[in-house]
Amino acid sequence: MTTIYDIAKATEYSITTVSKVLNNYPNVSEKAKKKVLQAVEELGYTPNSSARTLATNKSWMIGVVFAEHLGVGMAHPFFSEVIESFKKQVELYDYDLLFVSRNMGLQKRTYKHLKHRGVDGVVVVQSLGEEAIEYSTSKLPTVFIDMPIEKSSAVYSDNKQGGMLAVDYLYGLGHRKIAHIAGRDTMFTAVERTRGFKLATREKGLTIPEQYIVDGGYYSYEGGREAMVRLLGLEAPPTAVFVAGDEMALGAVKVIKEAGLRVPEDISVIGFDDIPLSKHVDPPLTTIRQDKQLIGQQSAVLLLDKINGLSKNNQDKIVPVQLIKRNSCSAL
Amino acid sequence: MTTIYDIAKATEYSITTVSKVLNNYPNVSEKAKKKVLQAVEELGYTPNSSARTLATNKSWMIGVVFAEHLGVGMAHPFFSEVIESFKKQVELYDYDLLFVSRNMGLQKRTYKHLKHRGVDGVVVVQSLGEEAIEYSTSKLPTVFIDMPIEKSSAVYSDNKQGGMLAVDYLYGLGHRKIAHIAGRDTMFTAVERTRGFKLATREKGLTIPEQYIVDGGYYSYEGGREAMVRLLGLEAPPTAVFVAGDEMALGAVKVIKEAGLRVPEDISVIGFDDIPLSKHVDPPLTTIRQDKQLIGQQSAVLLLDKINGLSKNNQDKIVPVQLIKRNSCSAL
DNA sequence: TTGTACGCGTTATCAT
DNA sequence: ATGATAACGCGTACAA
Repeated sequence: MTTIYDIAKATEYSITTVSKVLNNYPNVSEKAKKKVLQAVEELGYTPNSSARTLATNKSWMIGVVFAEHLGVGMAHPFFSEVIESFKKQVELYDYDLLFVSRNMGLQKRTYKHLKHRGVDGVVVVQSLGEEAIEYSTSKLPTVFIDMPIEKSSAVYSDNKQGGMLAVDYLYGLGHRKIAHIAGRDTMFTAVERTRGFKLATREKGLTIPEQYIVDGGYYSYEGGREAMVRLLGLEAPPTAVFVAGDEMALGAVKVIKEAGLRVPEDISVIGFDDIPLSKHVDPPLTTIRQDKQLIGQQSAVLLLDKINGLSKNNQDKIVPVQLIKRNSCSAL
Repeated sequence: MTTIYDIAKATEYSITTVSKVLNNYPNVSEKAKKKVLQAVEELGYTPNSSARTLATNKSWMIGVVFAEHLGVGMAHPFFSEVIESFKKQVELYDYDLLFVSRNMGLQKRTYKHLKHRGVDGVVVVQSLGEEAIEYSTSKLPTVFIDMPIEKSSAVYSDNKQGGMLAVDYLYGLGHRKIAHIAGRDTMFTAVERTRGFKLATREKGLTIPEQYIVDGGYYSYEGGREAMVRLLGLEAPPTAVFVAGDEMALGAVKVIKEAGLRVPEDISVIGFDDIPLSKHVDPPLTTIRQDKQLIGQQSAVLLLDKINGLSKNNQDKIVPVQLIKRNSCSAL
C-alpha cells in the first residue's frame, strides 16, 4: 500500500506538506502542490479512511438501522424508497451508508455496534421501536423515520390527516358504512391513521360500530386478508373500507373478489402508502400517498444539521400526504 | 471516549492483557479476564473499529456497488431482494455493508473510493457494467451479480435456460406465433434470455420473423409498453409473447388490454423475474422465477471464500430458474 | 501469565 | 512555506 510517506519520499517534501496539499490547506506553494498531485497520480495513492477517521474522529459514514420485523428487510417497498432518497441527499455531502449487521440477538448491541463503527449519525427506519430509547439517550445524532421519539428528531407522514382524507373522500362518495382495517396499535403510524379515521367519522356524524375497526397486524397482505374476512362475515358489512396500508389493502381486495363481490361496485377500498404496485393492480388502487422522496430527503437534512451542530434542539418534520384517486372507490 | 488504556488503568493490568481478553486470546488468567470484562461493562467501553482496522488491515466491511442506471437504486424490486439475502449471509460472519456514494461523476472513482474505505470485498449488483474491468484488474475480492466478468467471480441465473423454458411452455400450449420483447443487448442477461428464446424456437422448428423480436430497453414498464405497441402493429401479431422482465411484461399486458384484447385469451404473456408484484396483478403473471434468495446467498459465499483466501481461482455460479405458472398464458 | 514498545496512516500543533 | 513530532486507539512481536 502506498502512503503519504511514499509521496513525501518521491516528492522530497515532508508528510506535512503532502497532507496539506491533499486537504487543500492554504499555505502551500503551487510548485509543491503540483509535484505532490503528480506523485499521487503516478503512484496510485489512495488515502486510508481508517487512519483519517482515527485522527479526526469523523468517519463520513451514516449508520442505517433498518426495519427487521417484517422479514423483508431492505426489500421493503416503502422503506427502500425512503432510504434511497435519503442516500441521494447525503451523497451530496460525501457520506456513505453503513448497514450494520444485527444478528447479535440482543438489540442492545446494535447501538453499541454503531458506536464501535464510529458513524457520524444514525437513521432509524422502522415503524416499531423497542430499542428507540437507547438512541435518544445516547450522544449519537439520530433521526427516526416513521415514529416520533422523545428527545430525538423524527420525520413521518401526516398519518392522521391521511386517515381523515380517506374518510372524507369515501363520505363524499356517499358511503356511510365505512370500515377500517388498522395496523397493529404498537405502531405510531397505525395509531395515527386510526385516529384520523375516528376523528373524521365523528366529524361527519357517523357512528361506526366497533366491529368495523379491525386489526390487520403489521401491514401485511395476509393480515389484510384475515381482517377482510372478518369484515365480510359481519351481519351488515361495510360498503367501503379504509385500509391502513397498500399491501394490506391488496389482501383485502383479493378476499372481496374471492367472495364473489366486486371492487369498487360492491365495496370501495382505499389504501395507504402508494407503493409502486398499487397503480398496476386491478382495479388500480385509490390510496393515500406518502411522499417517500421528501421523507428521505428531509430526514437527511435533519440529520446532517444535527451532525454539523446546526440544530441543537430536536424537531419533528411532518410530511403532507396526498389522496391519489384511482379506481378502487366509487360512488354509492 | 473510553479506550483500552482506561480499562488497563482501572484494572491495573497492561493494555496487552486487556487487548488479549477482548480478543479471546488463550494466555490470560481467569482472574484477569473477569476483572477486565467487568471494567469494560462499568466504563461502557466500546472498541474503536477504525483503530482496529488500521492495525489489522481488516475492516469487516463489504462494499456494495448498486445498480444506478435504472434510477430507482436500492428500491429495485429484484436487486433489493438479492442484496437482502446477501446481507443475511454475510451477517453470519459479522460483516457490515457499506453502500458507497457515487456522486463523484467519473465511475473511475467509485473503485478508488472502495479502496479508500478499505473494504474487505466488493459485491457489484448491476446488469450493466462499464467499469467492470477496473474491479477485475484490482486486488479487491469482488463478486458480480447478474453479469460474468473475465477474471472475476459472478453469480447469475440460468438466463438462457429461462428463455427456453418460456418458449417450451408456450409451444406446449399450442402457440406457434411467439414473439419476444427483449432487454437491451448491452446487458448480459438480456442477451442470454434472447439466446434461449432463439435456441428453443429453432429446436421446435419454428421460424420467427425478425419483427417478432423487439428491443424493450432496460426492463422498464415503459419499454414494455412501447415494444408491445410495435408488436400489435404488425400485420400478423403473435399469439404469445415472452417478455424478458416482469415490469416490462406488465407494460405489455397493459397495452394489450388498452387495445381491447384480453390476456391470456387473445395473447399469452410470460415474464421473467417473478417480482413480488407479479402474483398480484390481473391476470397473475406467469413468469420465469429467479431465485433471488439463492443468488444473494451464493454470491456471499463466493465472496467470503475469496476474502478468506479459500478459493484462489474465480468461478461463476449459475443459479437455476423455474417456471411459475399463473394465469397470463392459455392454450391456443 | 503479563508488560514494553513499536507500527498502522493520518491529522494537527508548534517550530523554523 | 515547510518540517519534526506527537497524538488517535489498537494489535502484536518480543522480552520478562
